[in-house]
Amino acid sequence: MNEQKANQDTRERILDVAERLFMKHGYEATSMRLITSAAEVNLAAVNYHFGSKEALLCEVFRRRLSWLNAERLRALDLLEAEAAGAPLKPSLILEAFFGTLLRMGEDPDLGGMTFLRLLGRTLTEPAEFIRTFFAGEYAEVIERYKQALCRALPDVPRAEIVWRLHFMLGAMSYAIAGTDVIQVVTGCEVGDLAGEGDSATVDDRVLARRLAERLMPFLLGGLRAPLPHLGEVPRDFAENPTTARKDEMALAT
Amino acid sequence: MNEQKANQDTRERILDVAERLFMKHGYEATSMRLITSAAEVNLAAVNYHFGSKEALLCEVFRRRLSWLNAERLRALDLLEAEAAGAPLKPSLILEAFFGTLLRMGEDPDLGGMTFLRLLGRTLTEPAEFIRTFFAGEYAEVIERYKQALCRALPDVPRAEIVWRLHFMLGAMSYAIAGTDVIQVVTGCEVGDLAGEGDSATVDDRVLARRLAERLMPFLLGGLRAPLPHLGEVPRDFAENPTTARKDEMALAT
DNA sequence: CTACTATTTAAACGAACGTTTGAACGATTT
DNA sequence: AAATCGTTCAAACGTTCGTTTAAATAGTAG
Repeated sequence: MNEQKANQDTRERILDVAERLFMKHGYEATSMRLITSAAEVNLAAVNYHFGSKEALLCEVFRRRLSWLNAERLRALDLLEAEAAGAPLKPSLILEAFFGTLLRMGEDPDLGGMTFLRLLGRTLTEPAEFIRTFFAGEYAEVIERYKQALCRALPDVPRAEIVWRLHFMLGAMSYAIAGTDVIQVVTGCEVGDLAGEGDSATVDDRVLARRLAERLMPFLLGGLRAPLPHLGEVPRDFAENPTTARKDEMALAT
Repeated sequence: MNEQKANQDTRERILDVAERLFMKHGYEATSMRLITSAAEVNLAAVNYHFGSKEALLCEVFRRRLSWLNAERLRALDLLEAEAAGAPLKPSLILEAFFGTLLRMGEDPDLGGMTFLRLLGRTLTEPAEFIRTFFAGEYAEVIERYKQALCRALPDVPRAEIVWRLHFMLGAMSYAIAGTDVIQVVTGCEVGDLAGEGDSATVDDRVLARRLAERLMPFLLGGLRAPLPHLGEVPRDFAENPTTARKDEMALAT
């Protein structure tokens, strides 16, 4: 028992510490020695348990994202079952997608705001192995929610919905990252920046709640904003068949 | 002539290359040797001309941001002069703030989409020297626009405007970063990812235009969304009559 | 030409990086 | 008791990092 428990402890202690340090310093700026010394394990433990530093980062995310995206799919399944074939209200779709994530920020067992901040900061990392990993983790859930939004907003062109899903993800990602210049300029008026205080878990729960309360109306307002009137219509984006082809491609999968 | 031109060439060649490589790989993952070899200058040239790697990154941004934020202030001054004391329309404020930036993406002389992508990816960097630098560069322009928005939306609590400015900045930052999982999942449906193709400058102009056309309505819709009804009223946002102002909020422009 | 300043150059600095190694450890099984 | 397995450990691997140095190379002015 002690043997297996010790293994679990080492693995999870590394994951917890890595999650926090990757959030605080970023992936590249966080050394293996910093992680292992903070986790009080041997330097070789990471390579033994995870294989490499890259694999460690992926495992840090897999631990949270597999649960998150499964929960998102479950929530969407539930909504669609209740709707019995009818299109869903956009607000319910956004609540299922963004609310599920934001609620993780209130639960330290699910990573809390530490994970949310890490996610927001890592989503814009240009490293290819990270992008490839995220693409795989998000493929199904993005496709499902895109379809749901298209059904919910039948009068909005599919390409426009993709753009707005893009913008909504950005507003959320940036907000949870918590590195905003506004926060720095205004002295953390919105909420505490990523700190290392001991009472951070308590404040984080309040912050996560407030963030969700403010963000959801904003996202819904943006999603349902009037469609843009396109100035000079680009030649490859008029009502020509190429756009329809792209849309069908997005519909597939 | 050759002498001064050579100096200018070295400095600017380093800045141009650094801008592109920092965008492509991120700050930490871009080594001095990668920069100097790509710029065809000696390894010591960066430390000679800029002092350090950190100072180089700051100079890469200062070159663009000083122009951008000065232009933003000039645009706001112009709007306020025209209004002659009356509150500005939110759409004009957003156009001045975000439109000025997005138009840089169409002009390669101002950095083009390369700089926009770099900016979007760096705004979520946790390194303190970056955050401090951005705070200084943005302090004045953020304060001015915040005041303008507060005057434009007198019925909206100031804290709520700060939140939404925060969200708008996030949607834009993430969109220009161009590392979105949606793009990866859907095969770059929205726009080309950060590539290194030779014809990137032409496509980038189209991309910047489209991005602006789609983003501005989204931001405006989010800014003017109905105020949230707060679940359990936080202590610093209680007893406010703002929940009754949902309709006015949506009506304002 | 000479003296001076600015820039470029090759070479090296010490430090830190991610990873690997082979022995040692501890508990379970044979 | 001996063997086996999963895990931990100290130590070292070779590489790369940002930075520094001092000599060499212009270009300008006296």
